[in-house]
Amino acid sequence: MGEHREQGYTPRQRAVLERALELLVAGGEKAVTTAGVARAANCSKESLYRWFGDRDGLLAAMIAHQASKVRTFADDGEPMDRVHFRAHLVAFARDLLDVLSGEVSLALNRLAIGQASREESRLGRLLVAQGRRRIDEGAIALLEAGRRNRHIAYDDADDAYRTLYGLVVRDLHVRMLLGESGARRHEKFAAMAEGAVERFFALHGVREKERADTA
Amino acid sequence: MGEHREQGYTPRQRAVLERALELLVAGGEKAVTTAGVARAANCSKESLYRWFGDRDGLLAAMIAHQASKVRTFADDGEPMDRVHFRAHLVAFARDLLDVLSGEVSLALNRLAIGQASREESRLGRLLVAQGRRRIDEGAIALLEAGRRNRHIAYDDADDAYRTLYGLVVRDLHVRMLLGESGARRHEKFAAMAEGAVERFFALHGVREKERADTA
DNA sequence: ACAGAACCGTACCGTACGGTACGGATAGAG
DNA sequence: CTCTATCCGTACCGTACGGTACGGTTCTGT
Repeated sequence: MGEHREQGYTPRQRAVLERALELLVAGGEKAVTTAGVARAANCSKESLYRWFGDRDGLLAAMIAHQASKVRTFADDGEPMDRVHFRAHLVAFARDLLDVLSGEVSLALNRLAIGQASREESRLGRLLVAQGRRRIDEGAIALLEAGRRNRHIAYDDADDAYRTLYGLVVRDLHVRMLLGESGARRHEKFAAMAEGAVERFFALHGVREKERADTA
Repeated sequence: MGEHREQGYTPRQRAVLERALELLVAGGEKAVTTAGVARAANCSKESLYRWFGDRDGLLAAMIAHQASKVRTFADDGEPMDRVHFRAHLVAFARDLLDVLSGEVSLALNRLAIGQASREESRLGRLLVAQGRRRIDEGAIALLEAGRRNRHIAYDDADDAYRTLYGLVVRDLHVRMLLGESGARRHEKFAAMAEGAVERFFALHGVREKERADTA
């Protein structure tokens, strides 16, 4: 068969998932009906069921498909001066805010949260595992690099990362999930990222003289 | 009419809302059917529609009903020493974690988030306005009292509060909403509250000598 | 005691959706 | 050219739910 699938799904199937995501963003979970997706994507319901099993399989496929678009920090082991490390942190904070405030991200998180009550939250675990986990690991790698270069200090990397996350996101994610329009002030994200990193250094930063002492 | 309504709803109606909340906690939004609520509460669907208008009205009433059970810090204007202020902060942090991790709270937040896509997120705004807002105001009053007594310092009370919130909650709320079972480690909340307040003082605390200087 | 309102339980209606089946079109394999 | 597999479009089925109607019962105010 000549179908060249890049990520587990054929191009045709990915196109269908894209249309399904558009429906989800526009109208929430209830807008993602099998008939609606088939009509929007110009495919038959029969094909949907052959490709994704059932409606839940389709929803899971939408999450898996979207999760295959996350970039992350790669630790190259090279030394990094304080200015660059700080810039990396600010960039991470800004990226995080951008990702969390994205329409598709919000729609998928709403979907997974809405399903969390029943069926032991399959979609929630899928979303965390495929989306969030990779972001977390990239950020922790960044923190480890910062500690190795004596820019910051902490005992528990995971704990430090969660503190950074809290300082950056605060209650913004939930407010956006709840639909509070004022929360998505995209133009304020840069200042928010700066402030968060500033506070993070106040908690975990190593002063230059101390850095020399412990080096 | 002899019906003594305490909070906008008669006792009978509140009992019905309680049963509806149980259904919501047990099975999510889809479990809250008009027939199901009527059966569980031993009332007729006709009464449900007379009391709450339609299904959305019932959901809104559930939120309003639940929101009428929030205690908050009341600022009495009296001086407060540092130990007591710190204890108040830790108690607030612990209360916040307890509230957010409560089954009913999680279920209602999931409900409001699930509806946030369509109908301009009525329930979301209702939940924020009736539930969260009061918690926020109580906490900000507490912070103001702490600043008045020179225990902490900040420029923007709202900004300082959001920092505190982020340090306390981090990404815990969203993880719980997604159904991550490991997130609801109830027994760790005390330590988390302590740590968060510790960090908050590191950012906004006023040292005793500085306190004397500026007094 | 009586009238009227509120209420319960059940039955009923229309609709929308998940899932299946089928006929016809298309395209690649031999 | 023919056979076969995939696919589209539509029609179809069963169910579940939101909302309404109605008869019978209990409660309330006078």
